[in-house]
Amino acid sequence: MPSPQLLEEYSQFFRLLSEPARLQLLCLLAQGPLDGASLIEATGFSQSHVSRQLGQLQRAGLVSCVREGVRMVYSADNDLVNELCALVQTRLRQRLEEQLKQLQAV
Amino acid sequence: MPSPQLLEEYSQFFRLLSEPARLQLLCLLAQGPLDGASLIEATGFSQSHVSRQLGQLQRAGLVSCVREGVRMVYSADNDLVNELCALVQTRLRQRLEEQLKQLQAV
DNA sequence: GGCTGCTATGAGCGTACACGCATAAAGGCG
DNA sequence: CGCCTTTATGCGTGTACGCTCATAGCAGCC
Repeated sequence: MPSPQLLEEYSQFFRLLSEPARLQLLCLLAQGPLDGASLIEATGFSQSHVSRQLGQLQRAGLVSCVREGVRMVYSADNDLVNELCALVQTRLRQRLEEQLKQLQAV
Repeated sequence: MPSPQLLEEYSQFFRLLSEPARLQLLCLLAQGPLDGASLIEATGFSQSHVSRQLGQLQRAGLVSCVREGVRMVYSADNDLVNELCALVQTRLRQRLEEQLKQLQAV
């Protein structure tokens, strides 16, 4: 049982992933570095929105960035998110299989 | 890169864990089944709040419950949450170590 | 210096949701 | 059947935050 402070940190971390926009940005960056314009085009979000979400991800250490002239190139510096998504995917599959079994049992 | 629908499902899942109250309930139940009164006492939340959070966790398939007379006994039926927390813990430790290194470098 | 393109941020709005209060539903016991 | 205990839910409220618009900061180019 984690301490209350740790619980708070965990939940804050999960909160970052709880927004489709942020998760999408992370998944995009997990495939390789991209600059702001590419992220805006890929997601269809406004510039300010993308910038804000990237800011939050950076403060959490999930995304890093370097200047390239006037552009900024963002990158997700590890594959933690992929592992997390894989775990969740496994779980979702299990759950669907259970539902399927129940349906067939009737 | 997951599809938009999958991203939505992932984020909904993470959203469940993004609330300290729910995460706490999950961690408590990960150690063994408990009834409502125990959860209320352990967390200090109101009865209605605990019931609501448990409802959400049940609908997501993270918590199951059985009647025991007038009581309900809830249980988290797997250790997915433990794995997730372990991953995040590892990540947080890495991050703190990096910050420590940067501090020592100055 | 001014001008252009890219990014970050203050202000505001709308919505989603956590949380409590009160109450209804459901089961056990006389 | 009434009465009590435990759980679930409708309602209201406060707050946090996603999202946009406008604007300020910043780097390169003339």
